[in-house]
Amino acid sequence: MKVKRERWSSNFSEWYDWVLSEAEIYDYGRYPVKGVGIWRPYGFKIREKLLELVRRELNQTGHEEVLFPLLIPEELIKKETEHIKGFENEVLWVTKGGESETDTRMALRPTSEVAISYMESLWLKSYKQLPKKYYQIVSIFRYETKATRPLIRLREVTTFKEAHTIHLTYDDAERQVMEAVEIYRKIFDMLGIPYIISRRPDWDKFPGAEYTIAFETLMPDLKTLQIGTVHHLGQKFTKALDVKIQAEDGSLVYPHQTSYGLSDRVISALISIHGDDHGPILHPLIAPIKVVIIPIPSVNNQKETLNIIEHCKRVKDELGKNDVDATIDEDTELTPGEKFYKWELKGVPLRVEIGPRELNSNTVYIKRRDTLEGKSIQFEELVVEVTRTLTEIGLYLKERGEKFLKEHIFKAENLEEAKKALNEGKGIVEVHWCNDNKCGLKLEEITGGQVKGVPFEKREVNGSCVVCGKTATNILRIAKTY
RNA sequence: GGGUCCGUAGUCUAGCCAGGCCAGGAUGCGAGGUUCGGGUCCUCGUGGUCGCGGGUUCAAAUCCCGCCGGACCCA
Repeated sequence: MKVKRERWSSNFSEWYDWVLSEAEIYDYGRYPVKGVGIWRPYGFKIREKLLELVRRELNQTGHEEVLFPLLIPEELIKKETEHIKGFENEVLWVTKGGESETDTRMALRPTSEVAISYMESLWLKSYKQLPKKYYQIVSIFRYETKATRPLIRLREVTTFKEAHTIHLTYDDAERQVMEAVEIYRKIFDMLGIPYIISRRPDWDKFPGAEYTIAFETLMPDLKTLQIGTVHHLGQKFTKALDVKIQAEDGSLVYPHQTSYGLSDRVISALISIHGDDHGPILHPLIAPIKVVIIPIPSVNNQKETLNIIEHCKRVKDELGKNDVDATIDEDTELTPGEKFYKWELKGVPLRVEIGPRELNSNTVYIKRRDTLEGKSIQFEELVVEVTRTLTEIGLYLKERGEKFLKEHIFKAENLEEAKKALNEGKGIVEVHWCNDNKCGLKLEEITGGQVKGVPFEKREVNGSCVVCGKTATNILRIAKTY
């Protein structure tokens, strides 16, 4: 029995809302404020698992967690003009305390570069203190005016994992950009989320940044979703906020910074990419429940049914002792069939079924959520088999995800082809480009897609720009985008 | 930035264009029975400020205006 991916792919928008709501992950659209949602207990646990993983990776690479205030005073946020211009229309302001005006207007942070730079100007005096790598996990606010989507386009992004680093030289900051890209690669690889990495075009980089590197994945409806960004900030913020460091030769210099972040979108990607018509398939690394045990009651034999429950408990304990989170669905109202659907919708990666057959042969029946393949194993093999199967599920999801992305990258030779590919939903389109911004913008205009940038990895280029026909120096990616 | 559509019970939805009957159904929930290895079936019961505010009318879920919220399309 193989689950279809029809609804998942052809009616993704509906599928996505259905999963978040029915699997009790995230309640969206009912709380009476636009663009905000509620993490329900099950979703909160998924989020927590992801945060553990991200924290571990950041801590291991020398990042230190901090927590900055939510409020940024107007004078501060206005110090970097290019930056504030980029956010101007999206900043939420706190202007009143009770009925009276506050003495200074305060922004709900849209991001924390200026706040952190300001404090760095007080903390950091010597080159000996550099580099520094901070991060925090916080809510950020943007007053989105267009259509909001749960976990994808929000007014409150609840799980922004933003890192901010500071370095003596441009090159050391650039080295940090590379490290950040590697960290994010590792995180997405672990979670089996497929991605492409692009250097954003100048007109679409982070406001105030020298350049921006972005991670993108492809959703089931073939729209790209930006799931991580890394910015080289150069000296923009250190100059604007007067962060000066004494160098080895005694001179005062402005250090260089980077910032990089992951948002709630990682979770939306995780849920969406590993899904099928029965719901999401949670990657074993972030599944709050790795194994659900479904007792199959005996027909007309109360005592045997009790023994079956006992057998279930032995299985749960045995798994628990080996660090595999398992739960038994002891509900007596639902039939086993209903429970199968319910837990598939919750995305639990592995199911154990225990009925009279298993009880009497001292076996357990295990069934994978991803392929719905099942098999009977001896009780003694339980831990080994379950652990191995969970690993296999992770690998399967990753492979399937990568295949899906690879199949939806289309190389177009000319404008017509590019436009057609985009409108026929082929996914991400790559074209030859002369490196002139004008041609990039024109490409957007003609094809109706959005330029995502040039591949981060060096590519051999052999062709001519699809817009102006001059010799191409690079590849440009274009796609329909969230 | 421009446009289109939608909001009815916890959830989904019919009714709206063409105003008038107790706002109909499905699902969920509760009780009882039957079943339980892929959504069993039956009976009974429960559930509604028709998004909010105003207007037109003898009469508004239905028509008009404003607001709030949600979805989609185009640039």
